[in-house]
Amino acid sequence: MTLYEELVARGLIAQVTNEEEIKNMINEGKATFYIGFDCTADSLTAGHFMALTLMKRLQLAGNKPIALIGGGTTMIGDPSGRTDMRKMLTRQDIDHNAECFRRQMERFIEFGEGKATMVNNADWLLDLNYVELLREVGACFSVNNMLRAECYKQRMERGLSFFEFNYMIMQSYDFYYLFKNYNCNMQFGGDDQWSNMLGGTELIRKKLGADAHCMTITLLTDSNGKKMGKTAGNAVWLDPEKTSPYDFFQYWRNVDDADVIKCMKMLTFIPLDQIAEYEKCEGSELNKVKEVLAYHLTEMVHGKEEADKALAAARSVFNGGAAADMPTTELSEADFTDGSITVIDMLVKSGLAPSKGEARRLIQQGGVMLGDDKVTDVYKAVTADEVKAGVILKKGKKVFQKFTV
RNA sequence: GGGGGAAUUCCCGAGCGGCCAAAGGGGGCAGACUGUAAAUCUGUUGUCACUGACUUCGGUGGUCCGAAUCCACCUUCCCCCA
Repeated sequence: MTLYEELVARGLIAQVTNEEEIKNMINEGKATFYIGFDCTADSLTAGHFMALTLMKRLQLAGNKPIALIGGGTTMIGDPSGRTDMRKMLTRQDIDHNAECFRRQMERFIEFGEGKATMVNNADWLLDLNYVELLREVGACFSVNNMLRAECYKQRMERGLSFFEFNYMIMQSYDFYYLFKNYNCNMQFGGDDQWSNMLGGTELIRKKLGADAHCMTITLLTDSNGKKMGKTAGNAVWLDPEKTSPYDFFQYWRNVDDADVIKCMKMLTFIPLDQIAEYEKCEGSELNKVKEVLAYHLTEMVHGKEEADKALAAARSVFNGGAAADMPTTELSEADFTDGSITVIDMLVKSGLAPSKGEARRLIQQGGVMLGDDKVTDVYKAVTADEVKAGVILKKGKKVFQKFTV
């Protein structure tokens, strides 16, 4: 199976500019391609992860990846598909985020001589001169066409500032710049980037009379059509400080039945014929497949050791037992009043509940377990000795916390 | 530049000067049922010292016994005309 066939079989390809040429190019390892990452936060997310795995797949086939960190484009912020303007970040924040991105990417992709290249578009975008840019690049864009772009559709209803409108130009300029200076002949990105990417190929054609290509990756959505990689509006981060390996594992462990195989195809490197075997599973058997998915992804992102820990913790915890690697909260002597601490305080202290009111409610609704016993008394307290002997607090069925002094 | 409209809790969105911690929906959380899934049903969803008190309705002042609601100014956004 060729690389291109595999990408198709995994459901990764959404749109391409010229299928035949792209197919040959990447199958033969002739592509130098880039993917841009705007550093809007201080950690990559599960969404970026898919793009990184794609880079890896292409790299393994001999293609040359360029990871572009959007230190310059983040100064503007991509309005594609959004209903409101992004928060404007300061130069300092962006630089910090870019640095975080760089460190995380280095874990997945090999950079260096003859391998992958990393660039930051701040290096060329921030020095552009307005009038020169308008003359050199602006003349190549038709506002009429830009306004028709799908990615601005929502914004045409609620308002799009000129500031953000320029994002497409910046991204197009990136491609043009990389084409000229790095022989970059192809761009990859999420499917929501399609119009921005086409802007680049147009620019290259107009300025240089050359053909460049684009290919978009299917957005990872769940069976309801919502973007995956988010819980309650919060991203699933790759930074273990922001999303612990255990929580990361649990996120994938809990995906919808309908989405397991899709996630496995798109995100993991598990061979397709093996995935085909998993696909035969039905009903509750799928539950085991989720464990495989969660383990694989955790291993890729956090390493084998963390993946083993997360798996062990999850297994023991859901079988009613305690686990050494369970999320733990450390209490200090100061947390105890007269030698004991209330369950409410423990819930808040551990972050299981955001406020005492919510902690109280949880107990009242029967959602809190102390060891194997349901907590029924709102004023229930635990002594320091009991905590030292090892106490496990459960919120609902899936959230556990161990306590030590 | 001229004219009109809007800003409400996580989001959308209702809100007569007191009966407003603020309808309804979405989302979240918990309970039941399950397979750590989905669907469904139920409860809940500002904070705390929780039969009570306190802080919230873009910002700042003001009117009033009393303001999310009225007035002034400011900020931001939308729409129409140029």
